Amino acid sequence: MVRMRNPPYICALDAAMDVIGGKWKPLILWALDERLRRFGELRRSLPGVSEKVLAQQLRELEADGIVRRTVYDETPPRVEYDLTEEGAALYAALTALGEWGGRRMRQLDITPTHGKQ
Amino acid sequence: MVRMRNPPYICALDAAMDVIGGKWKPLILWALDERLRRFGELRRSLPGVSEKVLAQQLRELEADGIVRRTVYDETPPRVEYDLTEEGAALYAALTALGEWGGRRMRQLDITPTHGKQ
DNA sequence: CGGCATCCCTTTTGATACTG
DNA sequence: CAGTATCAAAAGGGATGCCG
Repeated sequence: MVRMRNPPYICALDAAMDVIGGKWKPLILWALDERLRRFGELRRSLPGVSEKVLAQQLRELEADGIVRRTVYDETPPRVEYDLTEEGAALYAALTALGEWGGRRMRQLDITPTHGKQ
Repeated sequence: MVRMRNPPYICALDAAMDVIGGKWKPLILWALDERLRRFGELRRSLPGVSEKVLAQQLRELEADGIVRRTVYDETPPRVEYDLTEEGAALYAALTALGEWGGRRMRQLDITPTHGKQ
């Protein structure tokens, strides 16, 4: 869904959707809000995502100032990801939406593949 | 972005994104939250959307119980769309996200193509 | 380990023309 | 007016292989 990358936006909501509109982006925020994670750990926490797509969406989120990427010059390499202040604020703004989704799931009587919610 | 249509969902946020994850869906909600609209009026309020895509996304939102479609058997035909209770609740859950987007737009110094915000 | 590059397929979105 | 049908383009996504 990320299709325009930047303006013009019809409204403010449009601008926000542009930032979180990748298939895995909301889930990346959800995982990183819990704690800082390394690439492989993040990948394992998102069942089904491919390396390429995860790396790509992380780079876009980094470019948008949502995620911070820290590289440690070691062998084997270590790269850590966490949310910036902007990212934490964005995730907070998604809370209400998550609650709506939770109510909907209970109505439809389905359960998440991950615990926690 | 609407790619699975229903479960499995990794988390509640995932379920919500599945419902609003069409390119124009958040904007449709935004337009219908203002007031009930006819198809043509809705189309004019969403600059750039094609008839086909608008009709398609409206049908999906209707199937998901977000939008209500009312047909009047007249000539010329008249079809009106508005939000269901579920839809109104969903839009309310998007408020915080819209505010985040508004702050971001001000930081990036860009303005919406539509007034109002 | 944490990538990037390449190739390929599917889904989504779009332009246009046509209909009740 | 409010769509549907058809055709076409693009974006998103995935599999694999290579590299420091």
